[in-house]
Amino acid sequence: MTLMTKCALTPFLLEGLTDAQRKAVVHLEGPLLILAGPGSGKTRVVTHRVAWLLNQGVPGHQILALTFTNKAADEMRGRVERLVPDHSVWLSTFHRFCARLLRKYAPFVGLRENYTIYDVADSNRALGRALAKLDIDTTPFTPDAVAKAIGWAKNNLILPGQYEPRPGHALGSVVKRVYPAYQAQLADSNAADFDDLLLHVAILLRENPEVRRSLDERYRFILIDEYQDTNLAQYAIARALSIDHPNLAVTGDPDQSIYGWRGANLNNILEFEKDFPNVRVVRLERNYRSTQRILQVAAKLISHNVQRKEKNLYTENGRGAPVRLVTYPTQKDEVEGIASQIAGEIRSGRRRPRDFAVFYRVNALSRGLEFALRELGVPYQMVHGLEFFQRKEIKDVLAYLQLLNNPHDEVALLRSINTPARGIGKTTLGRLSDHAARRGLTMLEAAREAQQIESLSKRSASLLGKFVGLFDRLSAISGGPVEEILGHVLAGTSYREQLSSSNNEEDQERLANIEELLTVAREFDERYNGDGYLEAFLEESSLVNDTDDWEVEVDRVTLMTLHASKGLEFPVVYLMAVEEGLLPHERSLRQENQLEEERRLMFVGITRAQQELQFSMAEYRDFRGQRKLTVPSRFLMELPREEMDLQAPEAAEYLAAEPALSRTRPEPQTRAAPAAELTTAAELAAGGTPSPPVSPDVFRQGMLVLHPSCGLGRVVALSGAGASRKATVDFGSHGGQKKYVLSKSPLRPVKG
DNA sequence: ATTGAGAGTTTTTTT
DNA sequence: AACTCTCAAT
Repeated sequence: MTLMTKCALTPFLLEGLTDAQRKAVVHLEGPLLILAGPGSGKTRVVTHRVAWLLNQGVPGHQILALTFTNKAADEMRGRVERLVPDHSVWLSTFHRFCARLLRKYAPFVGLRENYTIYDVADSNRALGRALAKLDIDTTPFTPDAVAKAIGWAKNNLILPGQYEPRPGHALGSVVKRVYPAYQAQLADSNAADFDDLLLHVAILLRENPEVRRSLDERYRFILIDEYQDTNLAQYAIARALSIDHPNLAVTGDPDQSIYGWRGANLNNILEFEKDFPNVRVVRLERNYRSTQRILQVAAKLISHNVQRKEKNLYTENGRGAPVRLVTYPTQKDEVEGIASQIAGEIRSGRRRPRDFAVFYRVNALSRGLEFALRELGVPYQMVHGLEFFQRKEIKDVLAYLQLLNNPHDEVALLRSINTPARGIGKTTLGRLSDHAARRGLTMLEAAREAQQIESLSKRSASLLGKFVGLFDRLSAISGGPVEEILGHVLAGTSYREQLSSSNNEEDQERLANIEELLTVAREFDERYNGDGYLEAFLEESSLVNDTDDWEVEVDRVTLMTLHASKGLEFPVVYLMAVEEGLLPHERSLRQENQLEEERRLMFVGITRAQQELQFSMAEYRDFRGQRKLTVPSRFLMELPREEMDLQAPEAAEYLAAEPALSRTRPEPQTRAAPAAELTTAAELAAGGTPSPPVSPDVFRQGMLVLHPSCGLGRVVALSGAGASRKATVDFGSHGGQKKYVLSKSPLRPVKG
């Protein structure tokens, strides 16, 4: 029995695994569903499983492991590498896998192998072009809304011809016309947007049985991480590759589904057992990551979701420190508070920078934090901050590369043809475009015969001729290393020259970014071996958009969005700006299921923490240039008080307790109510410091209030007036609803 | 054709 | 606040 002997040879792969984990690792053939709670060693199971398969003699090229983010893919690749140094397992994101597959099968879906992958900005331009050509007026809808609707359709495998709007849905009828035009624009440009990568592959597999069969045969063992985040297109792909060889292993946790907005369909995981009969289900519920208190807080929060499968998370870890909730007066105090706490811990030698992570709901919140950390000299790394490949100067230069690689690419042509400015303006381009359309040429081909286009002035024609000349010169060397091509582009366009001759600080920064791009290209050239540097480089740069790729090894504080935090863990986690409108985000308040997704998002954030966790909020936050009074997140009311420590830094207490004195400090400008009437969440922290009585009339329906013993609640009903005014307050899961005579109660409004 | 001022708009999250 | 778009002046 070869299997037995191999087991004996490879005990290290199973060492230290629990029964459940081991079952998942050694499961060989047939569908496998791993329901893995946070911190349950899922990645360990998946990587060990890959290693196990390899050790069982499965050839590496028959194994396909798919993730959602590059970060997860990198992490997994590294860990598999450590277990089995030289393997040939295909491990990447879904999108990258599809991009790769499409190179080979491009003609099947109406593309050529050198097709361009459009990022969001490119796609928007393409959509703009399509709208312009159709002469469609999308008002009152933003192009953004149209783009989103098209994306939704693609994620749900609805082809341009099949799109049917819901009756009476005005946006839908616009989309019905625009979607085919947009898709035609992409096809003419030999380009695919992100959603196309999935859509094309799904359709390819659906409509070409031989292709499907051969790929099914090729990828016999498939692993999909974060299965709860798959959308219909991804589902179809996974399914199609697992018919003859249904060795599909998926891992996921419905409670960590946070990509509903991208078309993720929770049913894919909830109904996996129905889709694949004879599925083996393994539950990983023991948490190895967090303290009991952190886990309690997470469990309590997520228990408020209705749409979920009950799960029994537990840990043998110690109880740990209480989870902190800190309220700061302003967002500046918040980021400074967090930064100085971190700096203090580092200075005292108790922690290292890499032990910390700060999470926030929206990228915009990172700014202040970065500033505060820099002030204190705390090293940090930001994940997906200002994305390098989205910068104007980078996109400008890359547009040339895109055009060289794919001369049909209209977006690239329009971007590069007059960047830097060379006198080819709107009018000229309009005429060029007309001519191209009439003759069925690409715009580049049209530019090539500019001399013969009557509508063009001599000057315009000659300028276009110059551009074509530049293109041809660059084209002659476009087979070489990317750094070299880039060098020629920069020289030929004098892009670099222009920047370096400028004294503008911004231009200097751009110049530095260009230099950085050259470095990226050089590194790519060194790493890459094979033909078609350019194509591969472009693929990579459009699918991997963070150059400052996040590394665990680097000793820095990590800053990132809650979404980006999935799959990671840190000894100390800060979750900032836990306020209504931000978490839950205001755009998700409409629908209950979106609200639940926000709750899951917070759940994900909480469960990243190993030892310490701090929530924070600011009483005032600047939003679109305006300072606004905040409202604590409703989620805070759903947390178990007994596991928490509510506190405020000195400044907040001071501000709350001594409103008269607070005038000496910079007073927030838009105070909505006299300070004396406000109980700040600082007092909530102070644990019931008596505050001055307030008039019963300040209470309003829906207002957040604080009770010294019951905690935070919300006014659900009011009656009477003056001294006899009564309020019903809902304290959520802790205390339920209680009634008070306001003039005799210790209730205080938390916010105006 | 280009530039710059002023108006108007925006921000959820990722590939 | 920061960014994009529009329109008028150059």
